[in-house]
Amino acid sequence: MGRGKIEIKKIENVNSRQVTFSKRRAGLLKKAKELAILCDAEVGVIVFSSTGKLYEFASTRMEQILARYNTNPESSKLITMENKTENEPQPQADALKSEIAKLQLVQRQMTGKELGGLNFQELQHLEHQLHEGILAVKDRKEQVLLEQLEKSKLQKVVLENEALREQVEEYRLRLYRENGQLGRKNSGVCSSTVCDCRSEKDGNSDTSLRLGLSVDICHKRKKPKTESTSNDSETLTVLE
Amino acid sequence: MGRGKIEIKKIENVNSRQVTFSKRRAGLLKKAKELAILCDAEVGVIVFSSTGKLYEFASTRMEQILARYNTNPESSKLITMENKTENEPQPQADALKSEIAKLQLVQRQMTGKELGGLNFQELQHLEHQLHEGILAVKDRKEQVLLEQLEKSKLQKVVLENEALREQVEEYRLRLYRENGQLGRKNSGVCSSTVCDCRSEKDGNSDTSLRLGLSVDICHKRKKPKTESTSNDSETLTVLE
DNA sequence: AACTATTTATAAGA
DNA sequence: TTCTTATAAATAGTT
Repeated sequence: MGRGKIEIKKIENVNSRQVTFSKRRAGLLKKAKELAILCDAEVGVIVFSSTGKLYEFASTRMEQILARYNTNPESSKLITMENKTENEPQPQADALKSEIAKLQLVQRQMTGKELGGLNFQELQHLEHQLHEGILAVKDRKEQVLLEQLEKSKLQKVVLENEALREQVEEYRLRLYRENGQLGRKNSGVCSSTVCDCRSEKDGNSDTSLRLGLSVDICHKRKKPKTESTSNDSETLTVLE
Repeated sequence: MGRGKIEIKKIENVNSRQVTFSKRRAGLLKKAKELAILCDAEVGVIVFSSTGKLYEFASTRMEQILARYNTNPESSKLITMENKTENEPQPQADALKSEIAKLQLVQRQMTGKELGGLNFQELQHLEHQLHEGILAVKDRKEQVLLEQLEKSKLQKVVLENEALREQVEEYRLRLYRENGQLGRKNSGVCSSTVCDCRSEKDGNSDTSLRLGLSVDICHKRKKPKTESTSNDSETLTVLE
């Protein structure tokens, strides 16, 4: 469907392959979505470009789809449960190992090692990535400092508050001693004011702390969106 | 694409939904296959009909695709390996998975994601690490470019060499024709001279060539000049 | 299942 | 990359 008919075989020209990939990938994902909607089907599509970049579509959570797939007897999964444990040299383990090796290589490259295998364009991309990383880290650093500052400010205020309160109490007592009942009026006003402060904020040394934490949490969760759908896995990843 | 346009929403008529599902499912899987072949991509498609039947396409082993997906830091989900039935939960696989999860986390952090769990000092360290990485990448980029330059320079010189040799031969022949035996002596000298010249100076045109290249380099480097502060990346990026 | 009239997707080119 | 356009493909509704 284009200016000319094409044969379905690997496109050798790298550039036009890339262009075709973009177009057809978009088309595929669109079709997948339409199928899911029109026919009320559960659809998952995973695409890795020849350069390794991942694209995906999932009509519901991909995890759910994969889980359903893995437990489906019709799935093309060949490995049956008859593993004699020792016999099978688990292909899964092999896959995992090679994945680890890949990740480790990337990591080494990100720290400037083993760059020999990369061409100029790839190096350029890597540099860009690192640069982005640095910017994000700087932002985060700033945020951390601001939070700390805010916290220490609050603490100061709270401490000051305590001191003032003691002072007030002291004065109140002194007045009470010196003037007997007269001090009452003053003390009443003061006391109530102080109390208000406390009730709102006394839970406060605690509240302030909680506020700080909340902010923190918000940041951590920014990425893993906050949908009603319970999602433990995402939370778990933050672990470590 | 049919007799009429349709809205993309669930088809209520069960029968036509079933028909459409069959047609579009076939279309989707075909498209997936074409994408994989044309663009040398790794593609996996999983479809569950509304009645629960499974259909799939995988350009390579589905397991492999899912494993790759599960270990991809870009994937929308994180580490959820297929649980091989309720069999032995291989301890080795678990260890590998957690290793992968760790690597993925580090990788995400190095690209500026999920920095929430790091304190200031750790952020500082990360920034430093990234900085080191960038420097190394810049170095490598420069080296790659220099190598390329050297290569192209050599090629040019070699080509020019050819041209010169032809020229010499031409002159030699002409002299030979005009002066008879006399040309011979010259030719001998010339020939040897040519070699010497090249390495020294007759290479007039040769020298100019080299100068030309040097100048070229200068030009390329001049543009980004701006400040004295060395910044190789900018210089280099102009190339290629 | 087949058959078309149409809509979509997309190959090529700008 | 994005847009445009001619043409190939997919497919909605029909037979």
